[in-house]
Amino acid sequence: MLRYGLEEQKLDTPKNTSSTLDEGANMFTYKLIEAEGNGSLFPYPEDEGIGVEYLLAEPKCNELVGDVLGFETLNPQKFFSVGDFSHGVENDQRKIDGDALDSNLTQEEEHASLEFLDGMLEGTEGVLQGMNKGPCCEDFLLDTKLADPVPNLEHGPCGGFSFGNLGLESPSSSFNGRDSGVKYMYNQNSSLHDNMTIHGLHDDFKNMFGGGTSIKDTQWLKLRISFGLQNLVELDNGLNLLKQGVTFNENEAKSNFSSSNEFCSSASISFSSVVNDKTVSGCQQVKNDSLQTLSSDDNRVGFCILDSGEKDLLVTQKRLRKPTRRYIEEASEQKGRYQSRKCAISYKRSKDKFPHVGSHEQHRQAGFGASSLDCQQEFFEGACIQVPFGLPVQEGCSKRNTSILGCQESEDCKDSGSLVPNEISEMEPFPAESQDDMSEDDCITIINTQKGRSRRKHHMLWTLSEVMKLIDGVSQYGVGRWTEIKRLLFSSSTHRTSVDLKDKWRNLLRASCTRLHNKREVEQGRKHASHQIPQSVLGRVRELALIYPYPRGRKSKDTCTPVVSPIPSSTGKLVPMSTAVKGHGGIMSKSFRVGWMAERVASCTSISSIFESNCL
DNA sequence: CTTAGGG
DNA sequence: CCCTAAG
Repeated sequence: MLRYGLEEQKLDTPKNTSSTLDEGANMFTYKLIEAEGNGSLFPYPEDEGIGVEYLLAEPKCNELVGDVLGFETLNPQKFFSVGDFSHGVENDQRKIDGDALDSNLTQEEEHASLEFLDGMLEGTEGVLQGMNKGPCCEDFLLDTKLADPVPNLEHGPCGGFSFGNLGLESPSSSFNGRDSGVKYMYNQNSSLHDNMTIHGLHDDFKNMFGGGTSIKDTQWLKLRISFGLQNLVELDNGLNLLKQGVTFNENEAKSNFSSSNEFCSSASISFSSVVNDKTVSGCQQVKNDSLQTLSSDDNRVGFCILDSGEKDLLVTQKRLRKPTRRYIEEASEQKGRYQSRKCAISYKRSKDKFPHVGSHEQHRQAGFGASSLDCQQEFFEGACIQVPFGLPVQEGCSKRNTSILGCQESEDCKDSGSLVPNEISEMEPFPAESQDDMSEDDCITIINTQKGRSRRKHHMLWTLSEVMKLIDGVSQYGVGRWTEIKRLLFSSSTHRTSVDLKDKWRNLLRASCTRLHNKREVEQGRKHASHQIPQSVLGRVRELALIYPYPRGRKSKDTCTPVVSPIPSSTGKLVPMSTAVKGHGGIMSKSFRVGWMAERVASCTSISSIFESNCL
């Protein structure tokens, strides 16, 4: 038998151990200030471990600190808590937490342990109902100070209650006939234990808890069996106590009961663990009544066992078990895996988190940031798939999504966030936007880049309505305001990006120019390119091209790229078209544009003449 | 990010 | 339509 005393060191400065325990789990430092007995299971027998600091989970939150079972008040005036660590503590770390105590357990055993504890807790819910959360450790300290110091107890296998005195084959029956004169002691170092085989322990376990266990850890089995026996002793004594009509006034209760929230649950757990046993299930009602009786005063519940009238403060505790480190790591690992997969799925959503390589870095390249590259490679493995071009359109895509998938897929899946490749390939082409009919010629091909990755080459023909919208946009906002045009006129056309508008306008300009330049040649050779665009529309493009010359900085090699405008300015000088436009700040007010246009028109015979001179 | 421009 | 440079 080993008893120890832990002195709380820093109650107000809990240590953050979120890395190993639950998030927000507060750990408190305790110093071992006293130890008795030859606890071979305890890393520091006798006084060797005195002064060693331990980390314990905050005891006031009903959290199980490792496998700390059975607290005894060794010196209630001095110790915060005492107890018996009976499972292997990591000697090196000298840290007590849910993981260290179970460090010897395999994963399977740990899960079984958790299930075991959960099962014991299940039966307590009903008992706990109606109980207010009691005071916590402060009250415990306060209360325990009123209690008399615990007299020295006999220790060792033969002292007090030990397994040798019990019929393990039928523990409950052994207890039933007992009186309350049993000292509350349990001993994991019992010679009986040491000599018992795994099978014997399993049998005892089954007898104790009504179910078998696959756990082969003898220490664990001993611990649980001991705990179960302890509960039986407590129950037995408690029931005898109640049957004897023992009543408590408040002061007595305070002096004898260590009332704390934990103790509420611990007592209940102790009950339930026995209640769950079929052999004593008949006592449930009695126990519930007893609990109610005990909790009648300010909801404080304790469990007291009087030993031959002697006022021994006997406190049992069983706290909720914290997940072990391995358990947490497994969970986090799975979570990580999930998130990793999620990265491959919705990496586009986190594009803003990618570090900007540089101001000149392309947004598409940024989409291939290092953090997402692996995922994307996985994403696009084996990319020779035919993917329908159209995808459902979402309105209100304020920001252009920039990924290698291109605007269309990116924007279309912006809300789903979980768009996986399969879903992409399985998606049906969406009908063209309501006001446009342009889906019949849609096609998409997969091409491979030099880098080995594949990208999709979209080819969506521009419809006349789109062209008209573009022309309207250019006439309204000017050339170069592609983003604005896109936002205001093509907000519903998610597949048309501002770059697309720019490209289309350039193509329109080129088409209109070349047609004017060599009408027959154009009609023969490029009839397919612009046969859908009426001449009237091209004429309007030409008009706008005069107002908003584009592209700027035309090169002479182009057929319609005169560098200098032939139109004389008001000063009589030849002003480069680009300069003239840029000098107006890119976009001109409508009134100014009208005036500017009128000026130009006035100096020329016709708009077409201006244009033709431009395209010469 | 937006635009211009080459391919 | 893609890609890059430039601002």
